[in-house]
Amino acid sequence: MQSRRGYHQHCGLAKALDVVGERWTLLLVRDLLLGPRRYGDLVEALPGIGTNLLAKRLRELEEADLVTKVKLPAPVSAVAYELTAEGRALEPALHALARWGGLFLPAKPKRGDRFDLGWYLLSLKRRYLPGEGVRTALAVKTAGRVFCLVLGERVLDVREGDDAPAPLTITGEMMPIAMLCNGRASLAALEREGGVKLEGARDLWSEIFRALGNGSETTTRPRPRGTRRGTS
Amino acid sequence: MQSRRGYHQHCGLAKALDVVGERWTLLLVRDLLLGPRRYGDLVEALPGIGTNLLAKRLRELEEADLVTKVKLPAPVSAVAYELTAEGRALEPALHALARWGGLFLPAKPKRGDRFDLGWYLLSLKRRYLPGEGVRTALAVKTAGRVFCLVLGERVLDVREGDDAPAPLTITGEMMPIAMLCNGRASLAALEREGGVKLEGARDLWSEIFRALGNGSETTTRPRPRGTRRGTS
DNA sequence: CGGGATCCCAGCAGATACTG
DNA sequence: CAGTATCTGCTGGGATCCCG
Repeated sequence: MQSRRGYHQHCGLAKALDVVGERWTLLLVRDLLLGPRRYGDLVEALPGIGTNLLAKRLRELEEADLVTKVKLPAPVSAVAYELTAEGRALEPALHALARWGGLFLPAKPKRGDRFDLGWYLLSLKRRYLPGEGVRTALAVKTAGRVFCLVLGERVLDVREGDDAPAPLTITGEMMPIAMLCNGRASLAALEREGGVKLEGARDLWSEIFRALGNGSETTTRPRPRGTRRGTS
Repeated sequence: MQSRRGYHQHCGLAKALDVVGERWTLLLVRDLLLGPRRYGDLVEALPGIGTNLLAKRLRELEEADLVTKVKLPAPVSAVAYELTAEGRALEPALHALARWGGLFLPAKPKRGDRFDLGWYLLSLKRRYLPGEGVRTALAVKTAGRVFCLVLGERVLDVREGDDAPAPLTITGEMMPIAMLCNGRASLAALEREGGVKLEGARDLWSEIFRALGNGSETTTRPRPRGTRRGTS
């Protein structure tokens, strides 16, 4: 029988792949990092997965205690899937893989490749340069969706659908916003022609732009995997 | 055509999984991190892979320029597979995944799980605590194999079959050596009854033992971010 | 003998249709 | 909306065979 085909190796990597190594699983975790998601959201966010396979993966993730079902609160009385602490603990590994995969990523999406702003905003988390006392927030609105970036003392928090108040709001289409955040397009040009709007405390933008660590990933950092201790 | 089923997403993680997301691939990379390997070595190191699939994966890795064929030098005139720089660049991601998977790893191999000392020694790389001017080396001999750990200024280098001179040599079976390195067994006890032998500059051991970072991985970095909202 | 290729079959993945 | 049922084709596992 040999149920649930696994590697049967006493090795952390093999065990990780036993749990999250199958097709679609890590992409599912990636999308759940933005916050709780409903089944339909996930179907739409993962084109090609097929509804049966999504259900199977969610079941497996639930059994592995990486995901739990939660009831969404007031307006939408539906269930959603949310990462547990163990699931969120995968985030460093996802960032490491994404950083490596980014080496193969063209500047613009190839025709046929889907692009989602949420994926891009997640990638900013690993480029974040805190700076002293930044601690502000940015709301990003695009295609009927809302993202919230909280620039914390140490980490950048990115959520979707989380309507936290933000002093600065950016509105526009997905690609122009991404190009703006990573410095491949200038704010002035996009405001003029690209359909990007800033509302609120615009003077915050230059500091936020810096903190999002533009282009700092071309050079591999000397300490890629933070062994930081001694939290002052 | 839609050849070579991929995710078709403009996302670093998805691209990474397009390249190395299929079954056995990352385990193959892991084993190649110890140095060039011949086909037969890999077949033996990855029980269950099946010769055809190994050949296919190696071909794919070659096409992706993560692996190259090299000719082994003098004594054995055979070909081997070696990671390219791009392939080695996967190492941080493997360590991050392995660290996460290590949370699911029991203290001792479950019956039926294979254990390889090379996998364990690789895991030491992410626990390494350089200390000032350690810069020595340790040879590990077990079951007819030789590993060499070079304790560098910043990183620990681990290779198999690389006969660099080392002032200290440890000989014994795989599990006792692993237990010794991670502090779950004492040197005195293992020398007395466990079949572990130290030869050379034994006084180096205490410093090496410290640098291998015993038990320093229980504390993952504290990232609270538990702000649950909306349950009003 | 190392380094694969070939064949076969079980199980997984993909797409669509259907149901509470 | 949130899945389940079903069908089909493809991938992966295992054994055997081949070729230098």
